[in-house]
Amino acid sequence: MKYLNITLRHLRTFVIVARYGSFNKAADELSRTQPAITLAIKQLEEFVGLKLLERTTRRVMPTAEGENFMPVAERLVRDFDAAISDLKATAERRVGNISIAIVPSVANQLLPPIIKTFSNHFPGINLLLNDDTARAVQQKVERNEVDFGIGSIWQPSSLLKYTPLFADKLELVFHRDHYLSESDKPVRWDALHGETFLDSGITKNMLARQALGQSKFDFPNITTLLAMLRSNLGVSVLPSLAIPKADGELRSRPLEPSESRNIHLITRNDWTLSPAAEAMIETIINEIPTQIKALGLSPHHDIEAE
Amino acid sequence: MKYLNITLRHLRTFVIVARYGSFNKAADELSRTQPAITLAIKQLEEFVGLKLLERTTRRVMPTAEGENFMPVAERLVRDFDAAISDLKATAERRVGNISIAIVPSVANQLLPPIIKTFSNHFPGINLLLNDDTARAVQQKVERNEVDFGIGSIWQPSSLLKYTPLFADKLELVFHRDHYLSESDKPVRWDALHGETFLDSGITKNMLARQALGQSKFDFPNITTLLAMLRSNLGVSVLPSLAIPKADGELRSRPLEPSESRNIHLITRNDWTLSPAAEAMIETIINEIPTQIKALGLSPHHDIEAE
DNA sequence: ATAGGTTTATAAGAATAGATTATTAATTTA
DNA sequence: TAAATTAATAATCTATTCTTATAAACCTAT
Repeated sequence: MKYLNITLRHLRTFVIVARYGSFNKAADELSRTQPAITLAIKQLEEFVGLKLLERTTRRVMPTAEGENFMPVAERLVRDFDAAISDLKATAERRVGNISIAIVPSVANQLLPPIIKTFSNHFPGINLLLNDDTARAVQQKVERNEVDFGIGSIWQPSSLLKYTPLFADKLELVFHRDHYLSESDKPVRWDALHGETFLDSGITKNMLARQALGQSKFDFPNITTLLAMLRSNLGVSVLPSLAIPKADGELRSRPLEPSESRNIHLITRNDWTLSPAAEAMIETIINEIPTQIKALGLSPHHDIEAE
Repeated sequence: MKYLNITLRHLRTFVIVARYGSFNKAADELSRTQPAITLAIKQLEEFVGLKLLERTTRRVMPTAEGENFMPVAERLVRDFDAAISDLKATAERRVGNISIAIVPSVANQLLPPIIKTFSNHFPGINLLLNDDTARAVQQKVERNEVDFGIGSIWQPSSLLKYTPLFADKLELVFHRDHYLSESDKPVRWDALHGETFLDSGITKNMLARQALGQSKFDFPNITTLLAMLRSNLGVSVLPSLAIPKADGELRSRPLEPSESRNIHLITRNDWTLSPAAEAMIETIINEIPTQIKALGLSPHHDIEAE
């Protein structure tokens, strides 16, 4: 015994012995042998320089100091166990906080049923949803402001890891009174040359879009853009998820060649996700096939839009 | 690692590493080597199933869970240390309570300066003094109502341990008008046969006293007895400490053969004393020689009176 | 009183965990 | 790009903490 380190094990032993009034019973309870108990108590007593348990071969009872120390030791043991099991609860995904940055279309259309499934499964986990532009999503992940992001790739960053989730196919959107609504067949991109093109941020980086040249109108806010379309001011290209399907005034047609905005899970590649976040991601990946089927989206990632 | 036991050492290591943001600095602080720190953190993380510290070879910082756990772990470590050092403080006799049962003569004459010395030395310790008859002193020790007793031996008990402190020599006491006051030479016991003997409880068990036969007067209360003596009602035998030296009306002479009431420290032999009580006893044993010299008593234990 | 059973203490050996040294791999800084 | 710094790993050694076996103390019951 070069230098004795008193540990919680000593306190735990003391508490159990005092509680049972017996070294043997305590040994039993603690799944150790009686000499081990004797040693632990001896070490504790030697370390503090106090006799804590008065013992004959027949009876064990705390001394006055032992009596005073009992509740203290009990609390220490309890607190320690509680702290560790809290930590384990976190690890077991029973509690935690998740914050997600996500683009609005996905947040509104795809996520609600997934969140429902998730919170049924992990009722102790709190979720904070930040909906934002693809660019802001990426930045928030980079800055570690959120656990992970969901969105398209703004500017590929070596800090980030992108896991494809699904392809959000681009469609041409216009008013029902527009002449394009005469058919619902695919439209070729070059057919759009004569049209008034209402631009959204979403298609900014897309190759095919660039062929159309600079547009006169720019609507970074999708809601505004939709309002413009409802006024039949022009046509626009939007990912399927961003198009309100139940809107009686609007119509849409596929584009040719088919192009998609690919939605990714965005994480930092030098960072470990919290178990809660991992659980969320698992749920998302499991649920997505069901959801995209329900919404008529493609799980495939045909032509990459970036 | 068959079954890993998480100890406070792990938490302490975690706290220090998180605080310094470095395994090496923590190793330094904890007087261990860096691999030992690595191992401890690894064990903790494996046990709870959570990554607590995000580390590259260059930087160490807590994960979200680690961040949450920090204050918890800090408190656990702090509480543990505080509890142990409290316990040690008790052992170091800085705090505590002592109750003593003691016969009045010793309490009044001998103890006050000793208590003064003691409380200077251990200001944190509270003292409760029960003065009582020799019989009650013994009983209180037997029943564990007090930490220890000081008095003569009433009835030797195997439960108790008697440590002789000093001898309180018996003297013959009488009024200054009594004819015995003509001299101050020792008086033989058998010279008392014709005298009116006023009995106190104190001499009850003494051999020489028994030769005098039954007395007419019994005064268990010494104060009453002294009052009787002041009225010159008779003579009595009292231990030196019980005789008020400054009383102008009373005189005393030694007895022959000399006999003493031996004052003992009385403890239970199956019980460990609290450190505070031990400190008190130490002080008593150290101080008694000075005090008995000051009072002109004998440190020797000549003829035992029991 | 004494014998038997039950309890804690002690001793010696084995098993386990923990620490150290030496080295590697990764990353920042100059 | 090289040097320096840092954490991880591997191998070895040390020290602690068990267990088994035994002794000593104490109560209970015959």
